Amino acid sequence: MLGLKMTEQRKIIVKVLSESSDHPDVELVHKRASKIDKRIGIATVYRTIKLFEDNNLLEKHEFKGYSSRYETVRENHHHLIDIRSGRVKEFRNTLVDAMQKQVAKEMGFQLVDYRLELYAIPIKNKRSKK
Amino acid sequence: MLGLKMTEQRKIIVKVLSESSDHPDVELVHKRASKIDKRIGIATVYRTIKLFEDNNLLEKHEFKGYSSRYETVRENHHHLIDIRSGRVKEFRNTLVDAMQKQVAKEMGFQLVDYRLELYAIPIKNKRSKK
DNA sequence: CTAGCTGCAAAACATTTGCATTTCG
DNA sequence: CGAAATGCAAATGTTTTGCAGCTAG
Repeated sequence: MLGLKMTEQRKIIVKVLSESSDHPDVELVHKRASKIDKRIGIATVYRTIKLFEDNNLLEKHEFKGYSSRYETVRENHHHLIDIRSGRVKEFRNTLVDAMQKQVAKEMGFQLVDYRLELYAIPIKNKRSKK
Repeated sequence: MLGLKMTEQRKIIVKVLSESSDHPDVELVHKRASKIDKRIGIATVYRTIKLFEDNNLLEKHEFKGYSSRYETVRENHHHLIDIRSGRVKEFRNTLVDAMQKQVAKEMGFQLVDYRLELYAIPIKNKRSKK
């Protein structure tokens, strides 16, 4: 479309990303891509991911204590990070969404984006697997 | 107290931090400290800030697009970042606070900490300076 | 054919660390 | 005096970039 070439490397990176639901970082994407084709340089992964990010295909997350992690852009949602394992759960809360917009407005600002992340530990709890 | 020495450098860094309400990053703290005494290495600023952070005297913020910024620990509040200027405003919303705890609980987690940041642009608005 | 990509290695940042020296208590 | 702290420079970890060669369209 924009003079973008569908190279072998990009195909592989797209495949890896679309099959990863665990918010991998660049290194992990590179590792997974390499498993498919050994000849992928990490610089290419960085460049491709940045490219996707700039085109709003990927979202970048910088969780406290981790290197930048990515996920394909989807409907608006937030993250709960299990600080024991680094695993990420997603949730949504439209009421909170609305509130933020209002808070900004009251301060004389127009909300462009917002970040909401919960850092938590699992409740050792038994049967209440929800 | 903990075998901590009150060195000349630390005194200066404390002074700079206590007089800064703009969430400066390490480089800026170093710059301000240097203005008071030329002989402060940036490594010392890093070490001192890390030290304060570990002792819960300073809070570290990693706003999108900025290097780590700090502020002295105070009552719980959140940040609205003016993405035009990098300036930070603070606000509080206990209702949202309570909500997050509840969200985590419903997902089977105990909330340890959470991050809420609004990225916004000022409304060019006139007289409603609030 | 050639603009756009790639790999590699070097550069760029931000932050940390080893070490010899200085300083607080 | 001796543990702790400092400055400097080198080492890290992560991400970016210059460049010569490689490919998709």
